[in-house]
Amino acid sequence: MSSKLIETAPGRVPVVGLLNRSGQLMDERLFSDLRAAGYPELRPGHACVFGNIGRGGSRLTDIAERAQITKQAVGEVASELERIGYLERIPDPTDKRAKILRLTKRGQEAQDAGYAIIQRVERELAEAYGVDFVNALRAALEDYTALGVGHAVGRHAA
Amino acid sequence: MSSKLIETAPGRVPVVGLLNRSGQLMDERLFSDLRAAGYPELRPGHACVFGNIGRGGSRLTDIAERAQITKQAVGEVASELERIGYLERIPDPTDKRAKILRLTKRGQEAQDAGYAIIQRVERELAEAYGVDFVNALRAALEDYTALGVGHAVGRHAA
DNA sequence: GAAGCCTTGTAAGGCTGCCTGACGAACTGG
DNA sequence: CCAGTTCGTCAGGCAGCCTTACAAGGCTTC
Repeated sequence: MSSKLIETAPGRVPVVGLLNRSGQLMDERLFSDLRAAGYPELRPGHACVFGNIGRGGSRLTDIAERAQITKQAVGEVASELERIGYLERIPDPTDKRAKILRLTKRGQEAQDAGYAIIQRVERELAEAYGVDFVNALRAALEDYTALGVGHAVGRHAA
Repeated sequence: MSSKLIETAPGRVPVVGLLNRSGQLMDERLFSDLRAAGYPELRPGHACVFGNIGRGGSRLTDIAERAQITKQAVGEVASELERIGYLERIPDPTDKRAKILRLTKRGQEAQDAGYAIIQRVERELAEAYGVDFVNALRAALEDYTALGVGHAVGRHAA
């Protein structure tokens, strides 16, 4: 979405648009800070890997499933992260088809930096809107997204 | 973003990821319902017009500015909406360069249907999480996005 | 242990949703 | 009337995702 000023009723800006825009703003903040912290090559598209890879590495398939995108999409991101030195593909000893994606040292540093920025941003949110509100927000959105993935809030109509 | 399960601290799923995912889910819900309501051609990309066009029509430039995207992007969407009968371009009598984009009858019906769906979704949110919470959410996000657009929460670093 | 089916990752190609650059036509101020 | 600006468009490009198709390897069953 991209709605900004339109109101469905007096004083009511659609929550959809607000969610999307604020998410986008926070993304920009995150990657802007990440650039400033010395990771200028990282783009939002890389987040599906950084956000869904396990400590000791994960299979591409697992990352794809957690990120809810296709294996091909993850594979492309992984190849680029590999190319720029953030990730390595090591063969899975237990399955010769599979490769384990694992962050390199630089990759882990970037991930840590990302989480540090996220925590800073969330502290700012807590200062601005109250800790309780932010916690309630997180809880509500966790619930909503969990519902959406699982037994449907209203999608899955197609 | 696309984070789903990762936590920055025990029990803390990043708000960024939650915002983005819930926005996406609500988008899907919206356009799924819109399809079901008889507007199958409408895609999320069209929202920048539907969400930022005035009652009597608006100039492409104004829509672009409100949606915070380029005129070219809006122009493309407008052309498609025109082609499928949701929009018309009428010459601006006060400026021969400009054209006023105005929803056709069908376009307005679609817009109304969209807002009806949004209201329904928000009613559901209010039932699930409480009216007060939804209002607080809207207020906070309005504030956050307004800050982001105007005097910067943290972006504009690039 | 071979046949048939499922999974893992990849290759190829396509679409959407944006962007930048360049432009002609029209408006505006001096 | 001329310079500079603004309106919309054309052309081209790129990111981020998808679908289809496939080879290589694993799993089951007899």
